[in-house]
Amino acid sequence: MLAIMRLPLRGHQTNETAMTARPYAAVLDRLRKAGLRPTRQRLTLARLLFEGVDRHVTAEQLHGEAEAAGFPVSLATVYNTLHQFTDGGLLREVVVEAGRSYFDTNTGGHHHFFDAGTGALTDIPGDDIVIGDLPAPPAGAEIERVDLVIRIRSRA
Amino acid sequence: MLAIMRLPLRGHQTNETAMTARPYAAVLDRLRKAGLRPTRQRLTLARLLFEGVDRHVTAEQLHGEAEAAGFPVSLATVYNTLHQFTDGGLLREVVVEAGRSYFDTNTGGHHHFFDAGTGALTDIPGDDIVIGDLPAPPAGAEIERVDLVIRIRSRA
DNA sequence: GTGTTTGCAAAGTGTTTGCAATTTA
DNA sequence: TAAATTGCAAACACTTTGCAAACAC
Repeated sequence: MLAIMRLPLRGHQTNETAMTARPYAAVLDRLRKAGLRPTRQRLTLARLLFEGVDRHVTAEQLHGEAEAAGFPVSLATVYNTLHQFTDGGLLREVVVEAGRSYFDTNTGGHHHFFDAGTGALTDIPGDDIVIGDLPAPPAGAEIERVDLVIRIRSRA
Repeated sequence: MLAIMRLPLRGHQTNETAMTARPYAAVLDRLRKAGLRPTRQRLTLARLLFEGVDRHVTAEQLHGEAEAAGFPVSLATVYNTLHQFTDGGLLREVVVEAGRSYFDTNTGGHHHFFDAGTGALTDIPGDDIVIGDLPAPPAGAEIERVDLVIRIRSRA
């Protein structure tokens, strides 16, 4: 329903390319380091997510991709896996729309453009925006991270 | 379920105070200016929202308050009204959690602390954080607004 | 009167959960 | 074989919608 913009970083490695039989030791290693058993389902999803360029996905979308790639995974497992990857630091959840979760393969500090009209989510490199001193958090709390979203609107 | 933090701004005018029979011409005027007929339901919700200090509410919460105040409004109408108020510039929707919408009576430029553990949402005045030059938006788009959320975690 | 608004109940969306069957180490 | 993982279907929380009755101007 919503189009999630692929990030035009370096090159255009497609997921077809990513899902060929070439070695995927890197992805396997990432799972192990996150303490997750490399099951068929998790490997499928990890390859779809991490073997191409950085991207943003919804659960629904990733579910469709796994199916299209010929390795169907149940939607419940996609949700579970996305959360396990997020807990393991492999993904970052981006909240821009109530009622839909986006997961970002770029876990480094960076920001986003979000167009509510089209649903497109685009990365902004961390050092493209300078944020001054942050105010002290309420007593007893510590800052976990700072999310900055620039909401944009496409001109008709 | 989630506690939405009241903002400790100036004084502590309770909603009980707000719902007494004192004149509410200001609220009535706000509705008219937003092009909304001042129906009983809209007046009830507007008084709950705007006659106290600035605050954040969910639909569910506001629905409960109207009921407690003795002016029940159906939940569907609360949702519709919150969106009409938002469209009319009387409220601002804050997205911090997928699956729940928060509405902020403070429509000026400002930021938020959000504690996902407690659900507490707290305002940060706009000029407490300096944001440097923004990057140019993608071609054909214009910047609508910038949302900055500092995610915090209460120390156990 | 005429168009707007309301409330209800039903439908919708995206997400999570319980649990038996399967898979991994 | 013991523990972790999966898939299904049902349950969930929140939100939106269709439509007849009630209301504002």
